[in-house]
Amino acid sequence: MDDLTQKMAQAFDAAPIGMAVSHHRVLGICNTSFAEMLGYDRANLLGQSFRILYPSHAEFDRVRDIGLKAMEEHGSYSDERMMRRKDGVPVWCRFRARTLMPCDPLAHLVMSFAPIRDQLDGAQLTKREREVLSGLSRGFTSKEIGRELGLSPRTIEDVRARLLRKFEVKNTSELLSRMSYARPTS
Amino acid sequence: MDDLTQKMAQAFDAAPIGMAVSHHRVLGICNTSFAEMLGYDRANLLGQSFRILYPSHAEFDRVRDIGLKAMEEHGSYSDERMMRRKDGVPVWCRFRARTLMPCDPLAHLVMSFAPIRDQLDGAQLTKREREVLSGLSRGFTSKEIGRELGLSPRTIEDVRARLLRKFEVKNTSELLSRMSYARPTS
DNA sequence: ATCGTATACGGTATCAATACCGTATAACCA
DNA sequence: TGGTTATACGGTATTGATACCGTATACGAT
Repeated sequence: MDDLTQKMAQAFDAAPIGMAVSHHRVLGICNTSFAEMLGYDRANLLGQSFRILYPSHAEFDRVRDIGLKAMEEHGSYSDERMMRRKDGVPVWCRFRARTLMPCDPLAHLVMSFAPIRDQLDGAQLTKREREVLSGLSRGFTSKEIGRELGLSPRTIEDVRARLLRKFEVKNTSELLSRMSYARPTS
Repeated sequence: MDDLTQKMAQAFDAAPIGMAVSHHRVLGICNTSFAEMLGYDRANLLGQSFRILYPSHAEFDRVRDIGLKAMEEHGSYSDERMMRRKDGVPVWCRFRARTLMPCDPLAHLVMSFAPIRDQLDGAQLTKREREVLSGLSRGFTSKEIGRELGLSPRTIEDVRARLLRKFEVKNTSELLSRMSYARPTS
């Protein structure tokens, strides 16, 4: 047994980011982080269709196509997408994929999945918390967010304090560096 | 030769994200993405100190300590940091690490590196700006960052103000939400 | 040689953020 | 039915952030 091969396999398994290999949308192998992120035992995941890892069949169909062209051209693709944990809770992920067969990209895919929010997932944020977070990420003050939402600045400060407690961070800067949120795009 | 092991090794190598394993800050193995991201041939990278992958010796020393406590407690650590390509061009990365030896975290580290943004579009960051940004993303105040770097808090405020001007943002919150997890270029 | 920029530091003034104190309602859950 | 949480708002006190004023050195480019 090749020593280097064994080390690479160990690194794959212990990687600090979720990783998986699929063949025509069926999971071939995955690492510990991947199974943990989605709340499964790895053994129960192998050989399964990726369908169970997406919120709906429509979503499963949608994500099949969106990266195909990029992978045929560049061999790789990346986006942000919603995955579904075993308990049904959605997880917002940075998704990256590389195909080993550009002529038929889905035939052999290596993927990485990085949860965008470390401690908590999107579903556990209330509507208000998401609204306030959106304002904060656009650099608005509590006063400005209050105006935008028709609330007292004092209430915004309450929501803010709740966010800091939930994510166990010291201040808004640390909060925002820990997550990506609706950014005016481009 | 175990077939599964071979598949995992192949997945490690072909991963769409930079991955590496280090022992006491010396590169054990890495994958193709990692070498490509930093502009090296993989063969020339193996066995090298991570020193050459950071912009300066001071930076190399600095990043050694900042995740140690988290890794001793949780086994993993994540931040955003600047790496240096072979041609000297800085690369801003999402960094994640998991230690396989929590009592001596640096003894065996598995890391992933995801480039956050090209420096092509934005302004280039100076060493000081990187140091200050690192402190800000960890939620430190100007006073605390000043202590960490052995500078007056007043100087940190200067650097901070320069960052806000460079990126044309209103405040630190907006700055950090722009720096983290920017969308893939294209 | 001058211009621009980064670095580094001092002061002051103002506004924002954070952490407490308090009250109150509504929803949900065991 | 009581316990918990989210919502919403008020006050106060302290610290932090930001924006100006100023000086000074160093360095690279035109």
